[in-house]
Amino acid sequence: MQLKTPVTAQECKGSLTAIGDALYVIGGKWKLRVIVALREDNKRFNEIQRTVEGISARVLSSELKELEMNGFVKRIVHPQTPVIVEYELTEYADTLDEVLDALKSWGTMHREKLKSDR
Amino acid sequence: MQLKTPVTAQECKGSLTAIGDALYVIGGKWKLRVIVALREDNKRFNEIQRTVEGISARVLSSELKELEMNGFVKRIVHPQTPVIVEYELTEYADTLDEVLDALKSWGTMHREKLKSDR
DNA sequence: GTTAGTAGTATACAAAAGGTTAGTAGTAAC
DNA sequence: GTTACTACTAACCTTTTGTATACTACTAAC
Repeated sequence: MQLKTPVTAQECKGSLTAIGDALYVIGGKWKLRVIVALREDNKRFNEIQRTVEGISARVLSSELKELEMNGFVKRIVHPQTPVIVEYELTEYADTLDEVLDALKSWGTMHREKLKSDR
Repeated sequence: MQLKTPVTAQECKGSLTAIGDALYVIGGKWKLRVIVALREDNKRFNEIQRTVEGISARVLSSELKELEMNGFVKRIVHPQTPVIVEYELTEYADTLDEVLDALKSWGTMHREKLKSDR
């Protein structure tokens, strides 16, 4: 009854490790959303907060720090008065395109499915 | 300096909604890992717990309930003595293949990158 | 001079997620 | 009769995540 290609225990363990590694850096409620917001354009702190609905300044601040630490985001300070800070995606963040696109089309499909189920 | 295709605010908002929808049902630390374990084979409770390292019975139990509620998993009870319960992925869970594959290859790549960075 | 915007941080607290331990009830091996 | 396995669940605790409010220090508009 199942047409799936069989998956060996080895492959399964490898997948689990890989997916664990991925979730370790991009897991959580906000990280991918912040990256999506930055894909639109380089963004300033308050702009990001307005784009990513529901995120508080405190959480956004800590998410940006982690994203910077993991090499997804560059923090650029323009030392004017008042200080302006821009956040820009790095090239490494572009390697997430496939993940983001897959997630986006699945999410779109899923929403359609829920709608038609009602 | 940026070669990315420009993304409009509209598209960005759509992506945020879609990704939000996706994370709502498959977000969190364990859901995708449990699905990966089940991709290997239909699994019994303790088998899953052994495969997905680090998950506790309490958490696995609640994750399976949510996965069942959202249509990713079927719970099959064999009313023998002792009772045997099997968990099987539904066809709908197969729609996650792209997401899982993207996440898996990104995770693999990322691990390689971290290794070579040291 | 009051309000709003710039980019956050500090503090305190609440809620959600996850972990630990122990226990059920039955079977079966040693 | 002690241990281990089956599939969980309840109670409790800790950790993580998130929220709310206030505050900095400076600029610019009304």
